[in-house]
Amino acid sequence: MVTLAEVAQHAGVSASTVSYVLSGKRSISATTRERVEQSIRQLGYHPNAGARALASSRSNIIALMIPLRTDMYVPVMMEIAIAVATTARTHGYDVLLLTGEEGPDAVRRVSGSGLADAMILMDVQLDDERLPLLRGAGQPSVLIGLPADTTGLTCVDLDWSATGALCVEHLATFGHRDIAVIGEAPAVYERHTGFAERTLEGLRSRAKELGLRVLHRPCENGYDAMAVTLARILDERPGTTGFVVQNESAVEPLLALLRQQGRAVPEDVSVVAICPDQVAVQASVRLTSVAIPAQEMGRRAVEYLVAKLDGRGDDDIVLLAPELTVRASSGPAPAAS
Amino acid sequence: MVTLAEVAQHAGVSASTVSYVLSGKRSISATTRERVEQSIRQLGYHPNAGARALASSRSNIIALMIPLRTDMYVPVMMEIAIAVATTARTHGYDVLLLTGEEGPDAVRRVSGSGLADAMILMDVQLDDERLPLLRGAGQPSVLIGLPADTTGLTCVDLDWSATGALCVEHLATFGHRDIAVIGEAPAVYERHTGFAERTLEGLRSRAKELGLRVLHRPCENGYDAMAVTLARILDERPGTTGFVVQNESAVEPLLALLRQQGRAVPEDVSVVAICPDQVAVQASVRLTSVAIPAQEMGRRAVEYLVAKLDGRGDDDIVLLAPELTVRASSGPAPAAS
DNA sequence: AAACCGTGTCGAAGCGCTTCGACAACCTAT
DNA sequence: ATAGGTTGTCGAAGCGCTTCGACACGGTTT
Repeated sequence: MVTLAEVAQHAGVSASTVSYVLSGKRSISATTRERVEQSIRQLGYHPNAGARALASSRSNIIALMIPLRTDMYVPVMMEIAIAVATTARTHGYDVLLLTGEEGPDAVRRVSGSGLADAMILMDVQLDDERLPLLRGAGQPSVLIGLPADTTGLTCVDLDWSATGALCVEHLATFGHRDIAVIGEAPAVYERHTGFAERTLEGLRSRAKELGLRVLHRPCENGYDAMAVTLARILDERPGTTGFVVQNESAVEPLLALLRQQGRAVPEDVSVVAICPDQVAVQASVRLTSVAIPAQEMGRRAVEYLVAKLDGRGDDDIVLLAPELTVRASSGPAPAAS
Repeated sequence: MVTLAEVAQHAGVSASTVSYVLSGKRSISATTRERVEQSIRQLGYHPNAGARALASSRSNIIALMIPLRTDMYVPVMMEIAIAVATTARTHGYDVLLLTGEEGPDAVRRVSGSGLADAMILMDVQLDDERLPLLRGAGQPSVLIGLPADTTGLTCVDLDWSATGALCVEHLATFGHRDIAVIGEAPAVYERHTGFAERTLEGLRSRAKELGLRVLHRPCENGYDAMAVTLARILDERPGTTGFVVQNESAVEPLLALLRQQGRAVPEDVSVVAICPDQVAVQASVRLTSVAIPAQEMGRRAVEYLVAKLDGRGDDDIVLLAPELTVRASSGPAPAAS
């Protein structure tokens, strides 16, 4: 393993000079810099991460805590994770992957050991037990998600409440009066995941203003669960003509079932999905949808974190405005029969 | 930040004693150990990762390189990543997330800087450019996937060749003679991803032995691409009654299209999927499938790596035997018309 | 009673880097 | 010519830990 000292010797300068060439924290003459850089290349030198972390108390690592559960939005989580990793690299950081499993202990462990300089938390619950550890001056952190109390926190999230409202507005514009919301699995609501509850709340309050009726049903993944859920909905509200789907893996089953029952999309019923664009365009009917900007969220989270670590940037709540794209799954409500 | 020295002082022992309590590398009397452990708890001590890495030249970090592309098997990748992270923790390791983007440079960087003690590589191509760096005594590593030349490497993978063979055998048993294989996106084949090519090769050679005809078509994700692909297949081989699908996101579109064309599954055509069990049971027809044991692969990879790091364990190729589960999507071929 | 051994503890060195203060060399302003 | 300021480089301290050799102590063995 090549060390700083060896590079210094090879270049005929002192170790500190090499260090300054690397960090740029003091001015170095062009000729010296040149010489040092050449030695670095020739010897294939890579600074030792541990030594660097010890001396500078900076690990250049960002911890990313992803949910262990895979009962929702797997591709979204994946996309966020990849965006985080990619963006972090452009700022000179690496990413440590933590699962939600360890919970608050992971936060303690990582911040206590200086393993990471900062953390990004996903799958934040409204009243998340990890939050007290992050508030105030502890570990610099950014949440992807929005807890109930955001004091002292930085959050990046889609504006789910506005997303819900947007979906229902779109359906209202087309004259739909009876709306069914097909949600995530019950477990997602039970653990008070912010995005699910907020979407519903935004949707309901806008629906009320617009005088629409809303029926919400959580739905497990899979075709069979969707079949049962749909049957119940149509039983309870036979006049339902608008569907809002917030559950990626329910989309295709829903479309198949509607087709099977002779309900044409979008002639008889309209469907608005809340999902990544990729899913919307690959479905059997190109879906009118509100996009989940996973990459954007991951990227922003890292950028806020890097700003904090550089001493710029403040606590802040960033809610991305939802965008609805009209595709082939929504249209005017059929004339009342 | 609490340091070792502070713990030592608090417990009235020397720093080295505390270190030995922590590592268990020398015997410590029960009373001393007790006292030290209590001080650790009281002070909330966490060893500093950088210092530890520097002194011991061990970071206790495993790097996991995941593909940047998301054109295939996203849930599988995710599941593997989570299994790796979880298993690593049970052995006292953390996981560093690298994207394939940096390619061989990432390998050099990580091993050169001592950031990680070992690496796990996913999405290995048959002739992967990262391999030369891993061969021999360099960085301890495990591949999830099987390159063309495995000398000096440790690999964990599903036996894809046997998987292909198994699919075709199952269809043969039911009397199907004309088999269509719906594969991953063309890009996956173009970059010579081992699993795709091996599956095909295993399937073809077994088909030949059994006297079956095979038509293979790569397929982009999404409904429209599947529609085009299916039309071409049925045009070229109208007598096709057996389908093998190795592309998660093509499964549901295929079923929908078959239904739409009045071809009943499994009465008229049989479908065998290669996908995680979860996908198979959630599809609109419960799918006969060969499972992709994602968790198992992630877990095994970590365990092999840990064994290597502990000085146990050798280079080895582990091919997991495929298991086919018969569900509702396959049955006897219809009598020839 | 001497020589010996195992057990438990300590002190000190050192891992490879960053960073601070010192200072030589040169340049500009007096 | 001299004081004052820059600029570029160096030496040394120290980050918090691991680990090696040393050694004190009590228990065996001769």
